[in-house]
Amino acid sequence: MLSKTKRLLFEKQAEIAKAIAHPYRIAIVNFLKDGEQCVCDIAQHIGAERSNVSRHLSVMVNAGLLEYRKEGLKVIYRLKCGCVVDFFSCVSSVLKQQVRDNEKLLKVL
Amino acid sequence: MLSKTKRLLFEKQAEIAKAIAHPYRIAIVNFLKDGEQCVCDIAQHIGAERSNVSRHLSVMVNAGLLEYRKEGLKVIYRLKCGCVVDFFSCVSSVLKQQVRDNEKLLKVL
DNA sequence: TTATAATGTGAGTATATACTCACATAGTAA
DNA sequence: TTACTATGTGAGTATATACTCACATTATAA
Repeated sequence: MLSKTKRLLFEKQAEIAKAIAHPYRIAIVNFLKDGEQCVCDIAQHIGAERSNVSRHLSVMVNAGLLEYRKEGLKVIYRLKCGCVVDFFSCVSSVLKQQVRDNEKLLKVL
Repeated sequence: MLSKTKRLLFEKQAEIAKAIAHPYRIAIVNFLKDGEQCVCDIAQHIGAERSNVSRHLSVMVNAGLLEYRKEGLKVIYRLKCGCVVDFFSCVSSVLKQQVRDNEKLLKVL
């Protein structure tokens, strides 16, 4: 059986994973990899409502993935941790495997 | 603006991230890192209903994270990709940063 | 001051996810 | 055959998440 500490750790980890687990949020992370951006430009880039983007951003800030600074009217967000790359390397491996599996299937047909 | 291809990619990536983003599922992945296990033992280990565990497992199979084989009555699940480690190295970095931030806060008080 | 722009948030709704219980299925063993 | 075990799944409910609209706030510029 799992210890209380382990349970707590897994809950924390799940929170962080959830904070990445949305197409828009992944798009945002990818956009911010190239440098900080304001809400306005992020919304324009991913093609979503500004109020919606604002909420997605706050989810990621709460999870510790992003941080921001204010500059006049604008609020500028940036990645807090370059480590997100590791996350994508994991996800990409899974995707590549899926492609390989599909190829196998095709050959059998 | 994002291309259609990018959008599709981010959706796929989000699906995989979602498949990890649950405390039980993270617990399962950690358990399976040490070797394959049947549903029964997984449920016992994480301390959850078997029917619930069964659903979590199928979520991960559909996402391409796990695979299984049948052995008599038992269905035995295993990680399909060791790459999940990369995912945890990302999540751990974020968690460590959170701890560091909290320490800074404490010092100011 | 007034007008404008960028952002965040309350409230309502829609949708998705998690969970439980009861039952169906399939393999095993007597 | 009958009884038992491991697993998966339908159906109902509870909860969480995402989205939109309207509005509040704050900074800037006229």
